[in-house]
Amino acid sequence: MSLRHALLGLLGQSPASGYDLLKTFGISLANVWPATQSQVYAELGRLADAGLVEVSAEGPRGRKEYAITEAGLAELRHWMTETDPGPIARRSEMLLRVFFLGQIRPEQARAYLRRQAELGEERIKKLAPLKEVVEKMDDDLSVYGRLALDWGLRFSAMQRDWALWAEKEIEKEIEKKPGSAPEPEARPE
Amino acid sequence: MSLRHALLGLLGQSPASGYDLLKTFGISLANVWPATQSQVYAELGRLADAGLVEVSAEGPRGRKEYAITEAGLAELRHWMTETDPGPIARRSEMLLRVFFLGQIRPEQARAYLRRQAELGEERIKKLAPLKEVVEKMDDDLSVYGRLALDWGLRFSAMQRDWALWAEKEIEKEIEKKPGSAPEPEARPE
DNA sequence: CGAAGCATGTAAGGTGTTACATGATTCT
DNA sequence: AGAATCATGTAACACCTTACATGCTTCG
Repeated sequence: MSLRHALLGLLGQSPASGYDLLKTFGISLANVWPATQSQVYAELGRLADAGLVEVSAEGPRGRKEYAITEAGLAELRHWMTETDPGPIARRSEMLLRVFFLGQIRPEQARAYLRRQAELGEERIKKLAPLKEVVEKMDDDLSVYGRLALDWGLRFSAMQRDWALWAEKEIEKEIEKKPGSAPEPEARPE
Repeated sequence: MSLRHALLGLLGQSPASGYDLLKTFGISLANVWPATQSQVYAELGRLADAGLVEVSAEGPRGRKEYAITEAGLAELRHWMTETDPGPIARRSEMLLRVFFLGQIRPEQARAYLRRQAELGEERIKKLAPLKEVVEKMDDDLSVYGRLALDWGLRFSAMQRDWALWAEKEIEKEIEKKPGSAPEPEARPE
């Protein structure tokens, strides 16, 4: 139930409307905790019912600005300091496929790993320029956004290096036992 | 819809019952694609309806052994070779908290990162001994299970190193502006 | 006035989790 | 005989995604 805490965290920094929050999810939190419009509005309603946030102002087009309450702050701090985050990367489609790499032709397996290395490299290129942008933002977001960004960079580099290494491992296997592979086989439909 | 492909992948290696598959999910796939009993039995039913697997044998206690069909093999290969895996680590509770680290006292933020470093270290210690176990397994699982295991080791090391670095960054901030922190504040209930 | 952007909400469908429920076989 | 293990299935609930639906306000 962490969308709840994501919203509390954002409202802990400053009051905002559902629309405002949605923009934040579209930018800074997109890679960490994506959320859709339906989800945000629904959860804001539940948070208000639970007394963790309250409508602090109403604007033009039915705009409702929410602010965190004392109870909400307490819940946020409790979550931050007294509960352990669940395991990271619980599911990885990428790794799932690795387990089945023996069921396609070795050249295809190699291509797969090569592609993963490329994706890592591309991601680095996409994230690197953000470093300067984040550094120009003020206070908290600058400091802590930078930490998160750095995690992304390190992760992508790890991914790339691992995939390149794995590709070489596959090459070794190909040399060991050449030609014990299933047929190409096209898919109908 | 990747539980479907996980099952196809396992059945691609050898026929098995729901019970057998569940054991595999409990062991080798636990960290990559966890699945519960309800899920597995339900999905096997759907796969059979779709003609991607079929009951190949029936045993004692109502045991039904499933085997992959030609259509299932085609679908598996299609998934493996022609579709891109979705983004890894889409949601990370761990990183979500990082964004809100400015809302707790700096010492608490430090403690959080320190804890993340420890978790990385612990995970390495837990995975390292498996390396030898995996190497003794036969064929495919040995080769490709090792790749996945290595990913886990690299990931955990990255996590640990990042957290240690981040902890130092926070320390720098503490020295810069001492004492601009919210109160401790206990949580009722 | 028309387009773009602001702003909120509901409904349907898929996936995942937890708990409940049942019964057969093997081993000691 | 009783315990452990094998083996399958259903139901309720929470969460996420996609799509549908509506209307106001600002700007050119």
